[in-house]
Amino acid sequence: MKVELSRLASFAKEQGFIFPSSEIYEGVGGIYDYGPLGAELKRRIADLWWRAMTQLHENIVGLDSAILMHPRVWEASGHVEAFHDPLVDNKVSKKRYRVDTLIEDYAQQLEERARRETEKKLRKKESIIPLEEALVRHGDYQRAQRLRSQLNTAMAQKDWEALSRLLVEEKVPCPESGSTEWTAVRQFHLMFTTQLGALADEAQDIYLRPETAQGIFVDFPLVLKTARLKVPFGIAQIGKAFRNEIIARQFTFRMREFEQMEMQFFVRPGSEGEWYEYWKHHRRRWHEHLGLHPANLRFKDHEHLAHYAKAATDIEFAFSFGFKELEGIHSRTDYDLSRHALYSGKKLEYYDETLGQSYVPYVIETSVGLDRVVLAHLSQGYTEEMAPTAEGGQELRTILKLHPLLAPIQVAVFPLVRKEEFVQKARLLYEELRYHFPTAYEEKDSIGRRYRRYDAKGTPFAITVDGQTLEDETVTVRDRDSLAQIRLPMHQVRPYLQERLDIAQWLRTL
RNA sequence: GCGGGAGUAGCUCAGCCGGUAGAGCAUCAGCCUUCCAAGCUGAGGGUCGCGGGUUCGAAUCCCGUCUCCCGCUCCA
Repeated sequence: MKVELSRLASFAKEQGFIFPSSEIYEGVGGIYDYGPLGAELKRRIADLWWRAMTQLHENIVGLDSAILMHPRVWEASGHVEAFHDPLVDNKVSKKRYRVDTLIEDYAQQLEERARRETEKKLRKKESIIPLEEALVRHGDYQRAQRLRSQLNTAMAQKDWEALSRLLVEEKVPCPESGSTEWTAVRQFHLMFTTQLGALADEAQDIYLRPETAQGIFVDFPLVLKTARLKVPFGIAQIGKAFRNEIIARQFTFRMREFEQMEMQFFVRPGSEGEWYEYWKHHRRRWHEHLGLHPANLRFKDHEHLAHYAKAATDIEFAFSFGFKELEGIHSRTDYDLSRHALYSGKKLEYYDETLGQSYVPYVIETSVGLDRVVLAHLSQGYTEEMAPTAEGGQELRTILKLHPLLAPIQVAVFPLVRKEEFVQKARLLYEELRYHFPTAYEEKDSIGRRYRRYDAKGTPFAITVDGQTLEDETVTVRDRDSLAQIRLPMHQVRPYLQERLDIAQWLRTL
């Protein structure tokens, strides 16, 4: 039973995990804010990723590069070229095409047809007129030429209206449906632009990065030099990225402003295969050990590889709307570093002492969407189940079953009832525990209500001070998922919790 | 982008044969309460998504628009 996205969104809003951005102004599509609990959850996930990468691998270092970078970076990376294309949708087939390739392909078809027909005709007539000469008189050939010249003119002038007219006037059909009903041609900019420089007339267009990876590639020589690294080594970075998605959908799954956790691992050419396998499995293990169920995860190898990639796989999670990408692991060859070497004119090579030669390292990339990991944990953790009531009946209980290390509030301390002696003891315990764990104290409402309230926040441990505490200094520790309680001496509570909320121990399992 | 559904209190929703808004939960104050969303008293909180139209009067009828959700489509 998968929780519906709409239910999850309202739960996340109600509990303070995720809010729609600028809600009092009607919101902004595809942008969300993290509330008090969401901010905690998100930073815990980020922290465990950071530790798993940098702390656990002596050859991986961190980086925090700026969102704004030199515009040439995005020319080198291919983003400028790849994402400024005019697009059009066919109304019948619902397919979306790049207008230039659509028209070019159609022109090509027309020309081929004209050529075939003309050849046939000439052969039949046993004519001695040269093919090229006869061809120019063929209507389809003329149309093809006309299409091309108008396409080139419109593209050069970025005149999308002219392209729209061209599609209609020349009745360019959809390759899929044959339909000639098109939406207006529109240019989509994947990248957000802003201006560098305070004075408008001196300002230069600059992009908000669409991925954090390029900061790593661009800083490659500086990191290499200052961190005294030897191949193989990695650079890890967590940061915001921005994509002007045409349609932002599925809650926080596809956002226009989002956070990536990327690690680029630089290896000797020829060894990329084994490192690709290593990172594939290491990264999947990380997700599993944070509590994502193996059955909810799968690898999905890319069938069509990007031009720079040698191999690529996604780690997918079973969201309510299907298995979707959480993380990509890509074998990117030396494409990025070579491109930046070309565009910058700088050498981006590594001198390998053991080989006695220089080379451009190959790169294995692990790139995970932090927001998607948050969403995965909320999706999987959100649970509604029947629980016993005080009267002996059954009632629906809402629990957020997060891994204890991810819980925004890890411990809650309650006096069983709001009685001065209980309150004093409970406050004492709270004051001690807060130095070690994110801890909450609550005395309002009945104990049952308080338990349920913290179940919904994902708090794994609830400590209660009761009558017996006054006699023998013991308290109860309640487990969120099983509802089971154990009784511990007060002074043992901290070590008990520390054992269960120990990051070092968790890291050892990776 | 297309099709369907929905926007009323923080959340879930009722009210919609037109007469200027209600419930439960949540929040706050207090009482009561010895282990799983108990009870009582009181309080705060709403431009009924937005704009326009019809009307003496619109949450309710009409038009437009925005946003969200679901499906399809798209996604370096």
